[in-house]
This record gives sequence, structure tokens and C-alpha cells, in this order.
Amino acid sequence: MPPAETCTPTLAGFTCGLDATLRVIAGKWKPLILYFVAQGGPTRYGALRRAVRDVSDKMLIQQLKELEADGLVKRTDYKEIPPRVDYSLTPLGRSLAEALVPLCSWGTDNMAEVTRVFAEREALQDGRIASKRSAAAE
Amino acid sequence: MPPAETCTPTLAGFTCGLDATLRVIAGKWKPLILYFVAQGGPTRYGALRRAVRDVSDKMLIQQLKELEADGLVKRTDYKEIPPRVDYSLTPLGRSLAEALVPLCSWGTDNMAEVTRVFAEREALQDGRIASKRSAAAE
DNA sequence: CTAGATACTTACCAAAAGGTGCATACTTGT
DNA sequence: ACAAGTATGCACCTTTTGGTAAGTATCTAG
Repeated sequence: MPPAETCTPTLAGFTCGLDATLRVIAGKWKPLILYFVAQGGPTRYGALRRAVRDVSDKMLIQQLKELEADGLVKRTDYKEIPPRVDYSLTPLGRSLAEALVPLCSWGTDNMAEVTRVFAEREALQDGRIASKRSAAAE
Repeated sequence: MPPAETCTPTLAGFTCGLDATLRVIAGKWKPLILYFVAQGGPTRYGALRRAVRDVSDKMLIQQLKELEADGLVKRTDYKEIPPRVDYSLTPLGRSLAEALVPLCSWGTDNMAEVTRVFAEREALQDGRIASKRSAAAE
């Protein structure tokens, strides 16, 4: 872990490197997209859609456009008649995807823990909802 | 980069380790909080507030509570009369903070690039706003 | 006596994120 | 002839997120 000084004084509007990174990968799906494209090489839109589960078309397209605008992914349109398009990583995107690997490992290593914590939280929420309901019923 | 198979088949509701991690650090400020606390050791609320620039009290407290509930940070209340509280990382939190380091480095290494891209995007947006305004003026 | 610091809490409101469903234009399979 | 797949675009709406401003209790400095 570098000292605080490497992080505090920076140009532009970023408070530190992490801040800069976050502006680029903020968004519910971007890290996942990056990660899947990194694994599969050039990936067709439909394949990505199936890989990143629960993402809607709207969101996937939107995030892909932003990633493209940010120079992380490259869109290739083959101009074929049933549309064919695929997405691949630029060198910049590839380097970011690599920086994402430790996060992926952390999640894999601590998934049991995370699952447990989330179960507890949901239990609490259900409790609150239940009590709200009963309060409203009076 | 591990093969796709390490990522696809998992328990609970997570599609992969990265997905699990993201559920925990999602939120505009959480990675930054984690990172600053990792650097400073036990950090007082006010110090954190000043370190994570532009964060409001509401947000900072909220995210701290979630991080605490998720077992990543530990809150210590000294019960003193002008309130004194500090936040430190749990072992789990420390391991996550370490997984964040590559992201921080990436941001630092590519800050020029990121800055440039963001400047372009803002220029485009301003253009759109301007054209919208002129269209509305007719 | 008033201002400011401490660590929050709450209510209210605006903005952003995200979901659903419909439409496109063309091809392939039934 | 009709449904499904292909990669999007668009309009509408709800949910989530986040900001602002005020308030709390106690202490210290001016």
C-alpha cells in the first residue's frame, strides 16, 4: 500500500488514482463487461448479453458505448445483413481488466462470507418491510 | 486472467467472484473510504470526511454503516464528551483494500489518458446542451 | 455570549440509474 | 406465412442514489 502522499496531490479533478479509475468503471455492469470480454476475446453482442446475466439491452448497449468512448473497448461492425458486431478490448482496456483480477479473486475467496452477510441483510430488510406493513394495516 | 469456467458456475446469486465483490463495494464512495482507512490506520470521522473530498455527511455515514454491516470496517466509539469515533479495517476489509491497489495504480498510470477522455466527453455534452438550448429558443 | 468543532440524524427534493416494451430491417427455419 | 434471432433505438416510467439544510448535545475558544 503506497503512502497517502502518492494519492492526495493530483492534477485534473481526481483526488487520487483510484478516483480516476472509478470514474471510468463506475456503472453496475462495466467491470463485468470488461472482464467477460477480456476472457473471451472478441465477443459478439448476444454472447455478452447472455454472459452478463440480468443485464437489459438498454443498459448493456449504453455501457458498451461509454466503454468505447472511454477507449477501453473496440466495436467492430461487420456490416452483414443479419447484424453482426463484436467487442474487443483495446490495450488500455486490457490493462484495466488485468487490474480487475485481484477483485475477482477476492470475491471468489470470500464468497461464502459475502453470501452470509447478504443473507443477514436481506433478513433484516424483510423484517422492516413486515413491520412497516403491520404498522400501515392499523 | 483465469479461464471463463472459474467464473461462470457459482453458488448463491453471484455469477462470479467479481460479481460478489462488486455487490460489496458498489457505491460511489466505498472504495475510496476503504482505501483511505487502509492508508491511515484507525481514522476519525472528521479526517475521513476531509480526505474523501466532496462527500456529504449523509453519504459518508451511510456507506460507513454498510461497510460495517458487511464486516469490512470496525467502528470504535470512545464515548467521550465531544464525540470521538474512529474507523479501522477488519482483516476482511484489509484484504479487499489490497485487492484495490492495482486499480489505484492503473488510475495513476493512466490519469493523463483518463483526463483527456473526460475532457472530450464534457465538451460533447456542452455542445449538446448548447444545441438543445438554441433549439428551445426558436 | 456566540461561534465553531464533534459525530451524527432526519426530512425533503432533484438527478441519475435502470427496467419494460415496442419498433426496425432483414434472414433463416418451420 | 409466421416466429425467432440479429443488434440496436426510443419513449415512458419507477427505483435508487445523492445532495442540502436543518437539528441534536456537549465542549472550547474568543
